[in-house]
Amino acid sequence: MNDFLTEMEYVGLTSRLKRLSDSLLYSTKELYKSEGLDIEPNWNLIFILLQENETMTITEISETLQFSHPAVVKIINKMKKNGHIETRTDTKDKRKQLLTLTEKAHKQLPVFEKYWTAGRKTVMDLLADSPHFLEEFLKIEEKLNQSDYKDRTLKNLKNDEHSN
Amino acid sequence: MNDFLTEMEYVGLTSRLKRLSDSLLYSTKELYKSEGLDIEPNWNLIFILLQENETMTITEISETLQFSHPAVVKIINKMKKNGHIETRTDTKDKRKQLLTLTEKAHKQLPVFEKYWTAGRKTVMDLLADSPHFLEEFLKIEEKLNQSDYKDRTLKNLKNDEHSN
DNA sequence: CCACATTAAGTAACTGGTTACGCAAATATA
DNA sequence: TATATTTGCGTAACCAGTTACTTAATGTGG
Repeated sequence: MNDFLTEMEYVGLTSRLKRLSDSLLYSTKELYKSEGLDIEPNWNLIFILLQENETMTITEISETLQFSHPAVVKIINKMKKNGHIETRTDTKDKRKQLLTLTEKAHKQLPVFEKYWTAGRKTVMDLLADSPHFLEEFLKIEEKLNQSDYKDRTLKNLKNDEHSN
Repeated sequence: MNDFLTEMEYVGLTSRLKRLSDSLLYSTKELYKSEGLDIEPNWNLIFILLQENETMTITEISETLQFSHPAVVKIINKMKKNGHIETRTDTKDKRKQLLTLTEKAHKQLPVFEKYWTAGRKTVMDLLADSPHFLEEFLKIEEKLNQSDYKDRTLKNLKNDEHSN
């Protein structure tokens, strides 16, 4: 294979994460497009959430997914335009938009689910020879949750200065 | 922690990869900004390549990093604007732009390197409790290199149909 | 030697994220 | 009860990537 970023070890990892994440994203979009499906990556998550909960608000979804709320707004707007989601204003709290799946969405779900199941299978296959991956990936996320890349790096810098 | 995407297991992984990759990216940018450094994420890779090779072309870099060539064009344009890179046209092949580090770049390198070393340390720390991570991550990349997400998922779909 | 194919690099339009800001509604406080 | 704070969500501007297209230079086969 002989990949430069891999040879860089720790230095190349963040770029490899981006590269992998992008490649999955674009490949998923291409899949849906080539199959003529009117959905996009991440929509499966919204579908799952709105099946579980009937109605949710933008803020609830953004907290659940740990995405910024403008990101969720964008996704939801697209899903509304495609007729998969409808909104109504909460009568008790007029700031809140209550989101629900439309009839159309429920009708199309079985078809979508075939693709999502196949995609899930793909990820399983990709991870088949990597039995520690999910567990170790979680550890990294948890570490970064406690102290992010910037803070950790600044601390390393300071320690390094002191040791001179 | 109780993270929805984590609970989704295989289904949530691609979004978690994006989330992690983004968080590292933005945190790195913030680090450079807060320290008043006039560099951006990924530039370290270009610096390393141009120290090793003296001159390279856009295409060579994009092949080495496995980024699309427009991505490299954008990075290089920024580095040129910041005075870190200069270009001259190859006399043998006037399509090629030969890239080299400027005097200014060489002068600032030692400062940058302090930060890059600290960042490398951060990644090492993040991976400290995940001894199989790099190895298993590579396996995933290699699998996707042989057949991408779309093709694998389409194949899974077909198999599934046949088994019914 | 000329027509055609390939290659290098630049540009445009788009994508899914982000932060920063603003506004209106709800809540807390003096 | 009036005022200050917080909350929900929408919008703008940005960011680092992508694909698709263009142009110019080079390489190649009849």
